[in-house]
Amino acid sequence: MAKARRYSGYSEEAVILLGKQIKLGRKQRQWSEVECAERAGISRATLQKIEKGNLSCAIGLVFEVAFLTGVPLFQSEPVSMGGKLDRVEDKIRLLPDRIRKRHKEVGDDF
Amino acid sequence: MAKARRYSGYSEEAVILLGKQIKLGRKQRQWSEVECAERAGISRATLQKIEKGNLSCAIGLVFEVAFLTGVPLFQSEPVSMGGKLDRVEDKIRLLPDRIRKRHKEVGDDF
DNA sequence: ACCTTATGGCTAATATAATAATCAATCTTA
DNA sequence: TAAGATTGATTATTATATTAGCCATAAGGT
Repeated sequence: MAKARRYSGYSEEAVILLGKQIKLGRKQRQWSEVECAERAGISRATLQKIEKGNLSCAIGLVFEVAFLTGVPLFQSEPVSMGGKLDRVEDKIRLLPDRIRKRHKEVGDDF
Repeated sequence: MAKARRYSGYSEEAVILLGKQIKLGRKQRQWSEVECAERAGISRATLQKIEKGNLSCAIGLVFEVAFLTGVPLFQSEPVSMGGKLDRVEDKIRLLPDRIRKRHKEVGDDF
């Protein structure tokens, strides 16, 4: 392992929140990791890092997935990040842990 | 050169806007590129890419600089990105193109 | 006008992100 | 309960981000 670089808690929280919101948006769209990664043109491994809040992912890839999953970027109020994080986690908990591809098309493309 | 990957205009605009806001914040603090890069613990070359809106910079580095320069992350309304961009550019134009380090301390640290 | 310094651009190195592939565990549907 | 699919995690390989250093240009202070 190499020397891990230091980040502020602010950056860490922001990226983690973003990743959680992406995960939530993906699940709300009922996209599996594979399907979401294909739509974004990235690998499943990278999508997993993004949803986990990995700080070294390319910002373009992260924003691209955020866009596809309907996560709005930027936040006028830099406060209350913790509260938002809790609410997102709550919503994730209400959805199934795994998502299966629907056999009959329901027209969720576009 | 390798095959450049495709990004949505949304992602491109978002990263560019973020970079411009960072540049504005840096100038408002009267930090040169070198000083800002040192504070963030990154190279000047990377800071330049960030301020230019390079999509392949690590999101953690971008957020770190955004934090240091006082740029709020996330935006509740995904609209009006173009208007925001114009306003930021206007503000940049009002400031000097180059910033020289003050010889006498004026206590802007912290 | 001069002198110092910030900025923009480029290069080569090296550090590391992104990928594809695989495996085990577990959840959902039938 | 069985079958099939999703998720989580790890690996080796390839692609590329990050860095340090340099140069030329131009801007600001004196």
